[in-house]
Amino acid sequence: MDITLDNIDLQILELMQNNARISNADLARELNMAASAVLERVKKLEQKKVILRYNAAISPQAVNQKLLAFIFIKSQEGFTCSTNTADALSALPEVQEVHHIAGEDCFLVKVRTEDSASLMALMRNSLKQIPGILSTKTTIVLETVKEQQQLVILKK
Amino acid sequence: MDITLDNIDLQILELMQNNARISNADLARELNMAASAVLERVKKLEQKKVILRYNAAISPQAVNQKLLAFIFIKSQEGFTCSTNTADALSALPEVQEVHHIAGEDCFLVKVRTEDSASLMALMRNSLKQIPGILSTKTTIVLETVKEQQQLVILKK
DNA sequence: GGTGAAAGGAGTCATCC
DNA sequence: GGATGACTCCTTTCACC
Repeated sequence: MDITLDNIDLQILELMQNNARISNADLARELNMAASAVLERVKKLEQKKVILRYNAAISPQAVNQKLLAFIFIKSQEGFTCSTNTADALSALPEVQEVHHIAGEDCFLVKVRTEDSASLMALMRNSLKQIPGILSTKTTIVLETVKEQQQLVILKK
Repeated sequence: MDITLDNIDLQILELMQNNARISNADLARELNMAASAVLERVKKLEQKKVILRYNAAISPQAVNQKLLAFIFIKSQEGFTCSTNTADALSALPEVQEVHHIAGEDCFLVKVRTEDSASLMALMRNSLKQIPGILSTKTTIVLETVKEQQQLVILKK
């Protein structure tokens, strides 16, 4: 399935990435199109996995997830990092991101927990049981100034 | 305004963080409540900034944002990092995250660009013009295995 | 791909509990 | 806080272009 996007698609993406709960009727009005045509485009964007999901961004503090950390993880396989290690890390709900990175460290993992005690518990219990992990280097976030996942959408 | 959340609120958050486009009527059915009561709770969660926004997660590849990098930035102010530097970094649309971190580096920044050439352009043009930046250390992401912002919501 | 009509469903609000 | 009912508007499908 090809994923060629025209400017109307890009406009839809721009509107929805900033307000996923916009009504289809409002989308149609913004684009000066019939609601049915817009609905079909949105469905196709979902099918083509251009739109991956719709999320409500929740304040981590409000649900008591006060600690954010980035952990650099060296894994046994060296440069050709283990898929198994990555999958085991990804399976943890506290782990929001797992990136395979260039350089001497193998993975960069973003983790959110209640507090430093629960981060320690996670590292002692869950992390230490994943085979192939050689070492970890943890960076604690003191304050988050910006956090969003909106992409720069370049029109054609 | 207090932000005490009961289990119904937490259920709403859990449902909406995985599907921000769920209809209010469907939410009400899941919770066995009247639609009007659920609507009022959702509005309060928005007012109280427990729900920060609703996002459509877009595939970065689909909109040609193929490069992801994390940049560690040391700023002049040392441990009491400059708010100005953080704000200048946050103002860049390619910058998705700005975290003030513990340790010798001052900020950790998550950046998405089209390719390595546009990352270099960003660093040469935008970054180098921000006063107070002493040095940068860039980590390029080769592959992203997991990327989500869903939080672990602990029921009471 | 897009339009427009039509039916069923959802959003919203005043009112009552 | 939550439920009900009523009105309006939206969603979704389908025939047609």
